[in-house]
Amino acid sequence: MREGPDIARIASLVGDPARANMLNALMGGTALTASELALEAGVSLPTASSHLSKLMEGGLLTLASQGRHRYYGLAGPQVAGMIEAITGVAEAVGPKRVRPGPRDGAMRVARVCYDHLAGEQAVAMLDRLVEKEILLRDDKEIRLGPSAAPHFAAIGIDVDAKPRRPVCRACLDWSVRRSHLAGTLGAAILDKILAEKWARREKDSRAVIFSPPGKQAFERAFLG
Amino acid sequence: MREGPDIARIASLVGDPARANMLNALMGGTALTASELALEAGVSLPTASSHLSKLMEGGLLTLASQGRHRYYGLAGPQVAGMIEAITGVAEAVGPKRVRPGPRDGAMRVARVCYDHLAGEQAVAMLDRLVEKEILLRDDKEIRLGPSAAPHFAAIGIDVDAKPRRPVCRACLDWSVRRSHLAGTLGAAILDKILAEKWARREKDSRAVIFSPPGKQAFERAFLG
DNA sequence: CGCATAGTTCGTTCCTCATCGAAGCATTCT
DNA sequence: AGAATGCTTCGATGAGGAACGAACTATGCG
Repeated sequence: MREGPDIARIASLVGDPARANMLNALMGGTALTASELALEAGVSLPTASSHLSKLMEGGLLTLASQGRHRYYGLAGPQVAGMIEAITGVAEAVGPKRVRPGPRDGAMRVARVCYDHLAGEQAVAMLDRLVEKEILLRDDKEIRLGPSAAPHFAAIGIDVDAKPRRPVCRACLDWSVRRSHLAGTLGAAILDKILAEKWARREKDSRAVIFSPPGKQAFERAFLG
Repeated sequence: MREGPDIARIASLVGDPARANMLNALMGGTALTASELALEAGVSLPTASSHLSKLMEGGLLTLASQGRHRYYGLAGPQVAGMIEAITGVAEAVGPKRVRPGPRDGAMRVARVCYDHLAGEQAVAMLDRLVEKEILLRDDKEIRLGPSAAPHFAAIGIDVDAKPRRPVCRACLDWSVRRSHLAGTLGAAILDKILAEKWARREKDSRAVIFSPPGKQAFERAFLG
């Protein structure tokens, strides 16, 4: 009967299918409007609105009003991490899908996780960066190595820019069960990938599809 | 509407207060009987039984029948990790408790996480073991260093024993947000701590309280 | 065998909460 | 101003599911 934090409250927020779909959609990292989320969840606008206010009250979402649009986004990396953890369990215990489906395959290879890249490619990238000692990880925390600034500057990423959020963070990958790179650097790299059009985002999905030349360019830049 | 794994299903299982209490109790690592869990959750036996079968069906629990007792336990480290992740969010967004309460303080310092030690002490221990290169971590994975076997053998822990489960694993700590040591080695160390009576388990809680001499002995053995 | 303990199953009651239509605000466009 | 869009609030409906008591099954003890 002793309870620390009210875990049931949070879990029940995620426990409704409509809300789970919304959160899942927001794992894409881009904030979405109420009507987009209603569509995503397959419910009417009033219903969605009700769900959204509950999620807000629960502290799982942030709201940015712009004119007559209201953009909802995940409250932070910790919430995203929780969703990934639940996804991992659901994946593990869930009924093995008969056929993995092409989109699932693509999701495994590369997908957006909140604001950075996840999946096999992202895990491989972090491995390689650590191996080349551009990044250092003693503990869970990842730090910049001495050669990090010039290395990323050459690709057009400024690692000295923003002090607000940690530059590097490890984020556990549900498909591979190993870490990939989050933090502002992780976000900047995803921006770079999309800006250079090395890859495109699958419509209405978190999957990230690399074009053949884009994949080569990515590997040259980060795995080379 | 596209869903990968059914995250709502899993989350809603945790989303009921009675079930959440049960899972929380099982985070202590020891398997419990149905009646103990009923007491823990504050519900009647039939109600508890119903919840337990739902958790079983959802794949979150394992069952070991021994005579007329049925011992329920968490299905695995991944489930435990998910609970910790949800706890972390609940902790972060939850109404800031007016006073942290002594037990919460103790929980921060040292507690049981499934089958190993968590909390500030556990995080410090892992840091120190890595620093002394008794353990090595390149990636998320932790490996034994060359001096690991003799070092642990001197304390009475055989690291070569059991091949079933990974010897070392990193587990994210909700109170400190950094990793502590899980896996068979983590479990063996907790066993050692309790066997040597360096610390005792707080009744009906996950908190682990070190005695002053016990704390010294622990630090000599693992932080020295 | 008979009795006690441990758990599950059944049936009923009750209440929460998800859902939507209609109406109400707010903002932008013309 | 008036019309159109984006979203929230209100009210009514309905279904799912959490709860318990009573009856049933299974194991252990004498």
